[in-house]
Amino acid sequence: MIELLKQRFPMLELSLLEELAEVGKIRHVQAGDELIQTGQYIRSTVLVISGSIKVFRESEDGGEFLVYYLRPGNACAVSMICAMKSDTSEVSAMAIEDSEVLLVPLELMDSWMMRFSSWNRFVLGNYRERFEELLQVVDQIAFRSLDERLEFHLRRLAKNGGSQTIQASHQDIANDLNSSREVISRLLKKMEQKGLLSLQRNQIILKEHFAKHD
Amino acid sequence: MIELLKQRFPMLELSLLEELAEVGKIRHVQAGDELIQTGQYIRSTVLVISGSIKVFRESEDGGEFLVYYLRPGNACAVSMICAMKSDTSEVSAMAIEDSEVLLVPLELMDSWMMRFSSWNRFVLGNYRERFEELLQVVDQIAFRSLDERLEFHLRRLAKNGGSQTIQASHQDIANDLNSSREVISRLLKKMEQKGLLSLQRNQIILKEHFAKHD
DNA sequence: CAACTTATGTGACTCAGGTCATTCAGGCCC
DNA sequence: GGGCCTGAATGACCTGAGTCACATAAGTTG
Repeated sequence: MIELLKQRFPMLELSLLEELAEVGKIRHVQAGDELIQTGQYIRSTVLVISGSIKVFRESEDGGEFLVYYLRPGNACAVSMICAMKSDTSEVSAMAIEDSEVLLVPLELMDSWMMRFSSWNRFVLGNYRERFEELLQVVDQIAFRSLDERLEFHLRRLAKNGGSQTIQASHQDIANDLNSSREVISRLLKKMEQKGLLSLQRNQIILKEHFAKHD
Repeated sequence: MIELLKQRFPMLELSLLEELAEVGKIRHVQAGDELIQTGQYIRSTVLVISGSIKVFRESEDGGEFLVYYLRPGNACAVSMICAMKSDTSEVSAMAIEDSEVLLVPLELMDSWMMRFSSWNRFVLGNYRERFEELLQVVDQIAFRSLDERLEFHLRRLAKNGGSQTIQASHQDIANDLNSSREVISRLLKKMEQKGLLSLQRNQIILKEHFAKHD
């Protein structure tokens, strides 16, 4: 256990890792499981050990919108933020692969913040990264048209999955972008005709030159 | 000076305030002055003492988009974030009233974080608030139509200005929402016809029931 | 008050993107 | 093979919102 943590969170000092191993609880989740739902009370900070988690915002009327992905070594900034005022979550999180996460009771965070400088840096670093990603998302929806956003999202999916082949239906992608299936289908078809990718059922294969472009 | 700081930042411990007074530099800016521009190198963290600062994101092609306002007692989360990796700014900031800000060299932040628990809480609290505001902004542009966003923004302007009378041209508002003047004019006119507000040159007066509604 | 400058009002047109209806194709099970 | 289900393709249509062009109004200055 301590070895695993050491490997995933090399930026944290040893004494902290030991404490983490002691008080943290590992939770295994399967692809599709919801970790946190909007409005749910948050009791723990979440550190991702393996797998991949997507964090998204939901609207009252069923729409959803992808905010960012969490990968091993990341922590959920939102959970840490809510931790501070022990509030309810403003986003939902769902595993997109089978994953393991470490739950840390949030009452410990305050003292760790002062005791472990590596924890301090870790938390702030995570805030920073999530904040920047969130700013990027704002950029996208504020300034970009849907086809540009789709491109961006495909690259993000490929990067997150570590492969140029994306396993997802058009519907899934439409959901992430809060758009509709037909529109995404049309845009994808256009991109296929341009030779940027090729389409299969439930699967999109990005061409080299497209995937690398940015 | 120390008295002023004590008044604006009562959440910070006295020894920290003394140090702040010593190393911080006060800068006076006039309404319309740009404090930070996108891409500029950041050397200091910014604490707002008086006035009102707007923080916004710019696109390559001239568009801009309001992210949030900073009021006295707030700190610029972005500047603290960039501080960590001493990077360039990803947003711009402009004074919307004559304002005073306190500039703190960012190399001090790291040590303060460990030495002063009040600073630690202050920084994290600021992150949290900005993060939540940013999430709200994402919500707005992802799920809301322009008329709803306009309503939201008018309420925000009124709240920020501390008055139901908003001093701004339609063009200003269009800029904040990354929209166009004509469209905003049309929507405002509709809202006036509905009795939600009344329009004057360079000035919008919200009716009680509208301003309070949320 | 005449000349200007800046803010606002309005109609006509365009277009991206959402919605609806329907058809088609791939995979799967009996 | 014949149903059956889910995912994908496609055309018709609609609407919100951006753009263009121009008309007015409201201040400002000399």
